[in-house]
Amino acid sequence: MASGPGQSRDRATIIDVAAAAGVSRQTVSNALNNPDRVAPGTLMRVHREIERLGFSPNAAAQQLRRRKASAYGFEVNPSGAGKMGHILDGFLVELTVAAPDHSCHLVTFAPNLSRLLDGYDRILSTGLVDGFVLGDTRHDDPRPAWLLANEVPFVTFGRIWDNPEMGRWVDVDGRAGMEVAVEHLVAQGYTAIAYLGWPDGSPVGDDRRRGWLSGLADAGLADTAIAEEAVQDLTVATAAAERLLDRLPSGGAILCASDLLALGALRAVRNHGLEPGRDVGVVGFDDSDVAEALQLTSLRQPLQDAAAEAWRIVHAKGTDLSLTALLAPTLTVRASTTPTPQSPNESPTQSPNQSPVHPPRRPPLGRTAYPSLEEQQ
Amino acid sequence: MASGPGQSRDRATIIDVAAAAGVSRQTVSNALNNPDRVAPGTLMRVHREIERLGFSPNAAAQQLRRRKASAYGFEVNPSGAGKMGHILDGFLVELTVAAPDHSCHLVTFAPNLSRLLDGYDRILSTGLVDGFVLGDTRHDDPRPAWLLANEVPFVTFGRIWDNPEMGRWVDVDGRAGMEVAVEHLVAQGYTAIAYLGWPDGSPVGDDRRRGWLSGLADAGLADTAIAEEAVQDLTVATAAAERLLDRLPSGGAILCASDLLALGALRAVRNHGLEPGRDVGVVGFDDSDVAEALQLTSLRQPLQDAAAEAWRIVHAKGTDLSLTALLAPTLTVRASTTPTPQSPNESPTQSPNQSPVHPPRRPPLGRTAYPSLEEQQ
DNA sequence: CAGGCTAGTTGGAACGTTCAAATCATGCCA
DNA sequence: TGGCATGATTTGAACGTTCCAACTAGCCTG
Repeated sequence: MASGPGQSRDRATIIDVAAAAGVSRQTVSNALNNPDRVAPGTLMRVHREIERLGFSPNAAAQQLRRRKASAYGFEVNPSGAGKMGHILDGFLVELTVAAPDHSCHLVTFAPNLSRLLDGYDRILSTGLVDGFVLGDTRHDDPRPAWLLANEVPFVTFGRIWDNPEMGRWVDVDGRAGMEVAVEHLVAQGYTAIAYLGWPDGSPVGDDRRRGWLSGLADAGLADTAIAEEAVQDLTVATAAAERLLDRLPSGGAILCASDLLALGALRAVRNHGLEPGRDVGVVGFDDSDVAEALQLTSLRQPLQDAAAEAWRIVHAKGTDLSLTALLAPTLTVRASTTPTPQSPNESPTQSPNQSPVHPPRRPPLGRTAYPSLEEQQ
Repeated sequence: MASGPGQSRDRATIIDVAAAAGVSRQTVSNALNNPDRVAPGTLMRVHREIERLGFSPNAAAQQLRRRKASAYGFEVNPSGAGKMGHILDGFLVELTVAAPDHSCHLVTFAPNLSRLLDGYDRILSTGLVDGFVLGDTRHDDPRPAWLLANEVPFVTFGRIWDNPEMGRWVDVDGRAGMEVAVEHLVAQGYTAIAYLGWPDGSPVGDDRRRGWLSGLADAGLADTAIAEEAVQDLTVATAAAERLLDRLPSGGAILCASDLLALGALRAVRNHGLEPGRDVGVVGFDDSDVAEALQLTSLRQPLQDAAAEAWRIVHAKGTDLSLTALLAPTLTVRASTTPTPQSPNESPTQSPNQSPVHPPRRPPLGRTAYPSLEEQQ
């Protein structure tokens, strides 16, 4: 217990480096922040000492002097974590991965449920963060307006449908994704493409439905348009899919607004004694773990790109409301839209800019720790 | 654009409060950090001014002076986020929710994959965090030893099986969970309880298997012990479950090491023309979203308790290696272990200390934003 | 009534960095 | 050679808080 816990081990400061390199502290600071102001020889000497002493500038001192935390808040919500297609977990990861490129970091916080903005105000007023990434948007969401009024930098993941004027969002183009899915289904030889979606009135659902319709029109299949509605519940979805199958001609496919609805469709198909893919195509949305497990073709949100765009927007100076990014999802093709049996390898159309560290087929389990343990033993 | 972005709006400082209350800055500091040293009347006056001016102490200044960030690093890994049963997402959320109780916060960071410890060293040497919560543990994990050697506070989620002496972990008692599951199955009237687990050699898998065996012994059913093995893959699991079903007497049940294996078991049961629950009981592990969707009885990890214990351990002074917490999972009972059909409402044995904000049945979708939109419209 | 003790309060200093302005060579041109 | 711009470097001050030691007034004790 030489030095006790905490950051007590006395780390080298900028002054130690300065003394070692025989310059003043400001020159060391300049060597790091404004290298062009420092003579080449000096620069080299300083950097050698920085290396030798293992110096890293103290974040708190920088924050204090610069009056800027270089940190952004990310609200995590207990109600959705780990749930099927809870895309936010992945978004948070990609934001974290990309954060060092913008020399900043993320601080998680939980919302104050009774007074929503309080949580934001508290973490902001301590100067712990400079702004926020809003991982979701609610109906009548008070946050964007509040943040704008207080000139707090932010970006939202998901369009602010309530108010089209409100920029500063990143979103995935569900409509374009659906069009790609229709195109794929047609190319695979399916001759009629039905739609299993959510009831009218949800902006995202309506957007996806429009994509289906325009995809059909582009393919000259507008006359095959039949659809059913279901809320996000497996039993309801299965029943709706059953009704759809009764009307769907042979050689048809079902395009679904979510992986859960697609799961219902898969069940209905099997209940009819049919084989997904061979007899009826099924496509889901979000490329969740379930989609992978059940060999369900699904649209994958380009989270890595979304994270990069989010950083770009949140860092933009001023309160420019025209900063938006609409990204196209990519289709992960699996057996559920492959009429002829094929080896179940990875999708050929998978996003090329996927994280390179993503192993091709790492079976996840109860806890990530253990698959790797098994595999290594 | 009066003041530009960032934390530029001039916030009240401790000196403003001091002036307003007619005391010195140190007295204001004492009022917040050592109220017992301040006279009651003064204390009230100071607090009134704090309230009136909306003062919050600047985090960076505190960190700098106290030489302590009150922040902990949490490594997020791109390879697992959002995957089935990727329990870490939920753990991160619960840690975040509990963080304010310990007046600290979490900073996420991504690992340096080539030189694992570099990422830890960097974030630590800037003083951005005081320690770490290791969300997973790998085989031959170098991190605990390194952190100990450097006297960095930490806690791991998951026992360090490689080295039983290495304390400072929180974990879920898979063995006890399995015993509870066996007890439940017996109570439901299942007369033989088979096991579908991972191949020998994974500590977690072996632990769960032992729980099954001791549960059987307690129930006097040791002679019914039959088991099959499968890696974490749906096709393999289904095949293994098929073999198991060939040997399983009528009125039996299958206890599985994971929800994915249980998913395979469900498929095998249906392939045999049987009905899960009514004909064959099936139990999974992790209570993932899939378990909920498929009405699969499953063991749920007590993440909220785990988070509380983790904070307790990481905050403990010194390098005491005896700090551990082993928590029992709870069983969420669904149709897959209910022989007689019943209304598909929530489990009666669900964890009582579940987050109160968790709505009883909020169907999550592609993005959390939109179900709420639908529901509200 | 000197001396000491306690509760309450205060001012100086420090945490480690960057901003802003000052200093100091150096070279160029008139 | 004096004046002046230029580049490189240094010094003083500040960011907002807490640690530490000092100070005061009041009260008790011998």
